[in-house]
Amino acid sequence: MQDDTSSNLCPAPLVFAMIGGKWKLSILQILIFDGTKRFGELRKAIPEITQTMLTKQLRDLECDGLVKRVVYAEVPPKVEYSATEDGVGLMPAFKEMHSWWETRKRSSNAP
Amino acid sequence: MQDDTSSNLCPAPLVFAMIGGKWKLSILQILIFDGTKRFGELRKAIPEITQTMLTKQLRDLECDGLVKRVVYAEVPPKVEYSATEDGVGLMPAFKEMHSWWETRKRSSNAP
DNA sequence: ATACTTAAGTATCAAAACGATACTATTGGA
DNA sequence: TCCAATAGTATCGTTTTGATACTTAAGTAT
Repeated sequence: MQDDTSSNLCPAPLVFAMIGGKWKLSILQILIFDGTKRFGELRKAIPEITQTMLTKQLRDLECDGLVKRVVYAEVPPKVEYSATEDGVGLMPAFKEMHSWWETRKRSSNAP
Repeated sequence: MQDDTSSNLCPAPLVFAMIGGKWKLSILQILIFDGTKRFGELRKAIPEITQTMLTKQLRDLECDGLVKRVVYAEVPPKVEYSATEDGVGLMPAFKEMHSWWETRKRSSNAP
């Protein structure tokens, strides 16, 4: 009984729409493993992303329920982002990706 | 000893450049779980992708060593694509994503 | 009072990625 | 001679993303 066909894992397009794209995985990784971050901290953590894009990607992730946004009524502004419970659920997937990378490195060049 | 920080999993940008983008995960999923496919079969399996994009994404994946391309000297042309050993190594990550999706579904609406 | 500072944005325009459509190459068969 | 089939490439328009500058509001220094 061979159950490993892509049609059985099917939600690919839906999942990949949520976490695909150029920046979402990076943002999620930080929020999942490092916890709550302010907007400016995320910006420093992902220096290549522009402010405009970071804002947009965070809004998308918020819409999909993977990230939570908390605004403090202060001046200058303070906004904190964190992974929701749902978002944190992706941690094992990230760990698999990481170990894949490690294995890959090990077999190509001798470290 | 808390080892779960994003800086420890760090290769994020590298990994995400390889598998990020709009189509790569979908293509990989099919080749990893369903095995070898001809160009036209992939096209049918991902109806929303254009021929141009499919060609481009396959070339990118080939460059990164995740996909293997075999051309047969026939007319009409026959080209087969499959996941390399490296590519197949991503299978556990895909399985984690799938089970994340299932859990998520289960907790939101009662099936 | 006036001007300056800070953090988290928004506005605007240029560049890159992506999509739609049409075209090419090859050769065995009608 | 012309057509069918498959895997592309070429061209052009649209959508996403990137670079840069501007905005907002309250405290602080002048």
